[in-house]
Amino acid sequence: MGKSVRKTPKAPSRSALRRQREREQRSRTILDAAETLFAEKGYHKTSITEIADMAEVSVGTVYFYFKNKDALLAQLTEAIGLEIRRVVGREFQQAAGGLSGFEQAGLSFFNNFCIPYPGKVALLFRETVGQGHQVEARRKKIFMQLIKDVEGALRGIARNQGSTFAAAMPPEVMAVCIVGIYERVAYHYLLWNDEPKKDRSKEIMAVGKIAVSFLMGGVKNLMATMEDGQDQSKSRR
Amino acid sequence: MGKSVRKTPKAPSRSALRRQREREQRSRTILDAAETLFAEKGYHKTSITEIADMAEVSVGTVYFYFKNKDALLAQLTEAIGLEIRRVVGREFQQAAGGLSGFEQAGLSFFNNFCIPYPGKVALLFRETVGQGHQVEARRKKIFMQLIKDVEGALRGIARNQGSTFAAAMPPEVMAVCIVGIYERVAYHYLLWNDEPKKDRSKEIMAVGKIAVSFLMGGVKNLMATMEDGQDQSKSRR
Amino acid sequence: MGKSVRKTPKAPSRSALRRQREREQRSRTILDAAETLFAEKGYHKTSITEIADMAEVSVGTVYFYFKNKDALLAQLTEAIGLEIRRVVGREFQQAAGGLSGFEQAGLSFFNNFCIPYPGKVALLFRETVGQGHQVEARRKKIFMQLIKDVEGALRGIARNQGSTFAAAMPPEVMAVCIVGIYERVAYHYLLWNDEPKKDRSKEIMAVGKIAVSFLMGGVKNLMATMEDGQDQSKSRR
Amino acid sequence: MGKSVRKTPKAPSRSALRRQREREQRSRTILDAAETLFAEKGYHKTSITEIADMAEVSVGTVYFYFKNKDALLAQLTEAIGLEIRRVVGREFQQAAGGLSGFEQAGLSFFNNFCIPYPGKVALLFRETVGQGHQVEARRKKIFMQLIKDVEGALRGIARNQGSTFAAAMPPEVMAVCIVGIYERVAYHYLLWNDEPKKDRSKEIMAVGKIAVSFLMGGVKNLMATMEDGQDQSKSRR
DNA sequence: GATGAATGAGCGTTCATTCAT
DNA sequence: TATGAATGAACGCTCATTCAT
Repeated sequence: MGKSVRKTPKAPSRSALRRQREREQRSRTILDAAETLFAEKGYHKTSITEIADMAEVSVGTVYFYFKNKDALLAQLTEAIGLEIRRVVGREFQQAAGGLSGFEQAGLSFFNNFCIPYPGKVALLFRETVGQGHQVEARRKKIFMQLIKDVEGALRGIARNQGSTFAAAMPPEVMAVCIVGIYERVAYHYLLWNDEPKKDRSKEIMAVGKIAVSFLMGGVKNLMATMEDGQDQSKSRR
Repeated sequence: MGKSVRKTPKAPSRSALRRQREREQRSRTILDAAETLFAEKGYHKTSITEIADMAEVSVGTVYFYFKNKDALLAQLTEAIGLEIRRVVGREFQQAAGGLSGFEQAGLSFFNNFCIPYPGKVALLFRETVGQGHQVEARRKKIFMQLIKDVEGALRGIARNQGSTFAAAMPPEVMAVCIVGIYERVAYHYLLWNDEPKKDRSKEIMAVGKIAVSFLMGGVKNLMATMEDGQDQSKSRR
Repeated sequence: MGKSVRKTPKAPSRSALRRQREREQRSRTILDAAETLFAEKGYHKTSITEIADMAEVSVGTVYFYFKNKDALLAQLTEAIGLEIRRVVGREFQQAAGGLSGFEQAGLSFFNNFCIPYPGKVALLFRETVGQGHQVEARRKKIFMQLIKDVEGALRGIARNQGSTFAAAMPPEVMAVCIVGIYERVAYHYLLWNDEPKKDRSKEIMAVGKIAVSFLMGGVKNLMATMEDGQDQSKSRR
Repeated sequence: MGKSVRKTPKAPSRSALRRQREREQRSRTILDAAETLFAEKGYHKTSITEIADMAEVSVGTVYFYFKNKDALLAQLTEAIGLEIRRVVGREFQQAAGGLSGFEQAGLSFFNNFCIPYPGKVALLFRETVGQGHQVEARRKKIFMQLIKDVEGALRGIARNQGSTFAAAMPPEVMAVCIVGIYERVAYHYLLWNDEPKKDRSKEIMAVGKIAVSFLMGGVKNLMATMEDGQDQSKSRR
């Protein structure tokens, strides 16, 4: 912690900068190796030695950068949480009352998260499940955020349509439902196929579209229900 | 109850029957212990010794009844699959075209499966995830069946309403979405709460109702979309 | 913990008895191997594998009988504590006011503990030192008991001589001194010699006698001091 | 204080001197950190990294000044040996036949070594024990010197009193006894208390006085024994 | 001189599984 | 059938030490 006497409060030297860069490089390499192996073989069946081998470093180096195996998974999970929010979470937040914005965000989940990062999907939805309390807590946090984002978007839509949610129809539950749809559809079509290597982007996009249509139906329906009875037909048109 | 010590008390057939009964008893006891421990501590953190202790048998006995630890989880999972189908699967199958039957089946999932068997929920949705290919295969099979059941129900509804699904709106995807909703809602409200011991039946029932409402909206909406514009109001009534 | 249904509350069967015996045998073998290796190579430099090898069992077996490496040392230390008390502690306790009994107990330490069990001396006075709080606590307990024993004997002697200790001359400190003498003399002449294998019994016995004479001098002197003032000057001259 | 950055500020000899000073400074800082940590956490549980951190240098720097971890402990032990001899050893040597000088030296051990340097006590009497042959050899050397010092003092006293030691009462053994007393009394009252932070100087001084009285008794008694036969009976009464 | 990232041998420990009784 | 002691491969992790910069 305590560094030795600082001689110059100047900018870090070039070599220090390079070091810094190399440090982050290494960290990334290890993280990437871990992500790949966790997604492929599963968290438990992947040993630190394997990760070190794939990252072309020694076991000790892995432990120099990460406190322990759990921390590796933690950082990976955290990063996925960030990524998923970057891609869809904020989009939900900023849907700002528009149904089409909400729809876009949903499609974005499939097109801009699942398709480019199938490994992250496997990690978040499969490998971080059933791994003990610590990991679960992190997973919960990410899901909670996501749900909050979706919920916020739903509230925006309702506000936009000049209605509030009935107490009996809390948007939180709807948000949970929606997140559930995204999760399982991604899982089902991305992770449960017999040729894991085959490119599935086309299929995912198509399926994603359908899933979004489906849930939009649910959303619109509840919206309608909330407004009043006669408006239903209108909102359906 | 008594141990298998008394030799040939009377008719061989009876003793054979008793043996048979005791066998199943033992098997059940072990299975129950495993289910409890897996749900509480997680699959990996539960050792065979712990299971044997809780079931009040020796380690060897566990291995006499079950090939290995995986087989235990397998049988448990299989049983849950059976149970879930018994409770909701067949109900979906037999919804026989009625929207209300479909709705009932959904509610049944929460009321007759999640509430009485929270341990089974934890097992199927948490502990069997991320545990390697074998377990995953079994999980997939169960989900596939469930999805098929839901899908069948959806087709029945469509048939009943005198329409088929458009190619672009395959009921399979809808079924996947619906299963996803059930899964995540159960997980969220049953497994992610800070007081795991507290009775959550009331809350689950309420939340379940909302979730079902939500997905029914999606279903009806897609139905409507498929048929034509004017029928919508009808199907809504 | 929970055993299965007890069929007969009778005496354990012969095979069960044999098992029991074998169990204790194994435990002893492992303990002996550990004691030997700890005394020879030191606690830290001895690996579980080495202990297992010397005891001709597998690593797992060591862990079947002992929770961990620390527990091994713990049990060993505890046993030494028992042994040392058996040999000298109780003798001190039962010295019952006699100076010669006290003297005998001291000689017994060298003749009946150090000489037959040099390994135990190495363990208690060398290998259990500087090994962390847990081990230290156990060491402290044993020393405290020993000191209490010696202290009790001193009080007995004082009582016997019709005098009490002055507040400024607490027998506890004297007891600590005496234990210190025993410890270092044993250490010095048993553990600090260049030919560790050579039989040192003769030397130890002789040296022990001198050490005991020395400390008896201290004891008598303080006793005298306590009795009356005029004797002091005499004994000081 | 300043880092070695300024190049040739003036005369080369001065800079060389400064360098030399800084070198020793660094070495001291590291040594101090090591002593503190070894005494607090124990030798084994202290890592080089921790020492480097506390000394506010890098790991490499520690290895620049010290060949390895063992060398650190070695130098520390050596320094303690020097210190202890400086404080009490030479005092023993120079007691020059006086009983009171001998007594003074004993008190000095508690007052001028134990009280000001409890960390050194922990190191010499606890942390350097049970750490393998090398460390033990150094420990032995220090103890041997100390014992020689005490022995010399004893011989001086005897000489002074106009008598020699009987062959059966070698002063070496007495010296070993005396060192044992000092060691264990310091250990007991300094290291074995439940509030390690509390200032114990008062208690140590008092206890030290008693311990010294005790051993002086032993010494005088043996002296008496050596002088003539008739005195024996007196002192025994 | 000083740095700190990199190493890798070695450790303690776990636990599913086997098998003689 | 039932037992439970025995196994040993495999794991996560530590840390003294090195060396390119």
